[in-house]
Amino acid sequence: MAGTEESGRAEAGAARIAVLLPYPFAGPLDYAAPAGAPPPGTIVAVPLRRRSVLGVVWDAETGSPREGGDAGSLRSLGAAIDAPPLPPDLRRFIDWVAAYTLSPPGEVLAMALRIDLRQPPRAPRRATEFASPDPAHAPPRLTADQAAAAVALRAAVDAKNFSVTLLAGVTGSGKTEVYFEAIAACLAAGRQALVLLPEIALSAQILARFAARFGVAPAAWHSELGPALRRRTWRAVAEGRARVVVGARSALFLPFAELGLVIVDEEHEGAFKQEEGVIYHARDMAVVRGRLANAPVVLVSATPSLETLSNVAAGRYRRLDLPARHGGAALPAVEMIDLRADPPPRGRFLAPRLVAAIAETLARGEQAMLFLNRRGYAPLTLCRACGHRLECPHCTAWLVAHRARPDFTSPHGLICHHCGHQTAPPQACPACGAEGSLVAIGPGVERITEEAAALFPDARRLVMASDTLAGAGAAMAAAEAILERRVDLIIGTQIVAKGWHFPHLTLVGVVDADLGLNGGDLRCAERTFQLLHQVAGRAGRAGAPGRVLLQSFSPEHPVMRALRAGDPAGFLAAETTARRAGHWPPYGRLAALIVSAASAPLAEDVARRLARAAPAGPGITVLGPAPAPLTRLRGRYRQRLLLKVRRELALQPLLRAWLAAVAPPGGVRVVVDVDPFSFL
DNA sequence: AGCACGCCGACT
DNA sequence: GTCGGCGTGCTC
Repeated sequence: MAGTEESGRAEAGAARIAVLLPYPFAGPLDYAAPAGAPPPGTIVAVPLRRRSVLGVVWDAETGSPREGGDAGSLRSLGAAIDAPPLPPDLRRFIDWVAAYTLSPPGEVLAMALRIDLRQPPRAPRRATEFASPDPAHAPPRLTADQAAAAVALRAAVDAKNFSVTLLAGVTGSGKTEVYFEAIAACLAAGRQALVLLPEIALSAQILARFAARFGVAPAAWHSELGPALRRRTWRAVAEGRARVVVGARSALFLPFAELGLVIVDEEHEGAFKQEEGVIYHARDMAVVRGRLANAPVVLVSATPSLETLSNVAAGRYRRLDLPARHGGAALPAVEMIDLRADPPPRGRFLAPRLVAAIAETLARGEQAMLFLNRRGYAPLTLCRACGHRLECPHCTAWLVAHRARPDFTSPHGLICHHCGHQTAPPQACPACGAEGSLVAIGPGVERITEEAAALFPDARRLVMASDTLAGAGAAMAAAEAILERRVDLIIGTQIVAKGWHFPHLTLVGVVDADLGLNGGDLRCAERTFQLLHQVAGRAGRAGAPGRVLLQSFSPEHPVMRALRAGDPAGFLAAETTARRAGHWPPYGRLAALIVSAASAPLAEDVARRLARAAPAGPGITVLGPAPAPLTRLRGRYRQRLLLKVRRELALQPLLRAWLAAVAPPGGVRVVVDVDPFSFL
């Protein structure tokens, strides 16, 4: 009976304590604390069935008392863990994110506890670990515009209260140096700073620039950290020893002891949207984190999102502009290549004018870049005999042909970019049995590389795509090779669009500028504009003027016109008008429901039931159900509904009531995506 | 998340 | 006749 006694019921009169466990339960569980209640935030071991698990003592008001039970029927709290408690602002943030995204709070807590807390702190610590960055190490020489913006940001930091500032400025205008000054002010004030980046591939350059400015590298936080470094970093952040953290979106959930500044670099980036598990937008949540920590937030972008611009227009955010390119470099000239009038030769994808421009650039000893936002060799494999298209067996998607991927046993293969399914290319058409009839249709970066190799055999080529550059180390090595001029021609997917600094790159060719305009979703024009503007910004930085050539079948499209004219404002004004008229974000609120099931009729049935129970009223619109753009994904059939409400209405109460009214049968999942970014 | 309980196929 | 598949359900 010893076992029952150990995890046994508490004596009557013991305190009732709410403990949040890092699992997707509906809320905190209640335990009895017979020997004095540990304060909220304490990390404790608690019995759960016949296991012992770790949880966090939660604030009483958020826990719902268990029905009918008194403290005597509860199990007893275990021992507190030797770890710093979760700070109150982080606990409030976890509750806020859970309520906003309609996620179980424990699932949000799990993001804050992604370390092995049972491992005791390792002693002795290396002395150099998490050394304090020195704000006076190497102060930059700033232009007048930069200095003015830096003064404003320093003032926001020194005010020690919540504010949001948009730091806008074209590529090369020196935004990073300016927000580094905000970090310097934060360090001088004795508080911690967080810098969020959309992806880790970008962090290498920022870490190096940070080290040059502050004497030491900041702490890094991303999914590739090993368990030991992860644990040490978490503790160092909690104990205030790590003063600056540069990280991916999950760094938002670190237990900062005294957060004094949050910076979101490339705030318009879609990569800030987490699409699985707890579905949240890290830029929006960063603003909430700053508000709850009473810390200023700085959003940084050359092409700010419409959401952020509308918050500036409404007076909710302040705006700082850096108008000029640093060092006097001119913005690149953007030219269109009309593919209808000036097509590439048959079977090729680079128009003669683009080929000529590359040849001239290489002849001058400068670097050129070809941008195509599509991995692999060809997006479609087609049977010439019967027209059959090779599709993924699990998804509504074509299989993408890849060649020479290192992880293939054979050099050629077909991959589904949505579920990862791989097969060897069939010898005969699976539909009609014709031999040798399968042909690759359309280009991917690998095919462009092949074409470039034939046209410029002497040029040293580098392919930059997420599958050829695994991890931050490979991206850093690639960036170094480019900086050191060991590369002449870069061929890349959107990974090359990010904040790289390539001073010898003077020509950017966009192979298919229209790609991304046909998605049919809310943000496709905005996203295409931001992406192409960003890519164009890679050309011409230090002294040498840049040139950008966009290959397009619709050069008169507003996005192309805005890019050619260098007129973001005009494009944004038109986009804003359309969004406002339709009450689309940011002038309305959206939530998507994705119903998925193993069979199409089952998903359709639940989607129809949801439609019948849909909320109604003034300012409320429900669209759908309709098959999701990717109707079948990983073997599951998917239907979508979209709830659109006026901005002044809150989505969450409507969603909660809606979901409560429809109980999906077993095997059917209903996922809620508040503020959907992509519509797949 | 884990770890139980619960109803339908191939085995000592 | 049992061992075991992982589908649903609960954990204070």
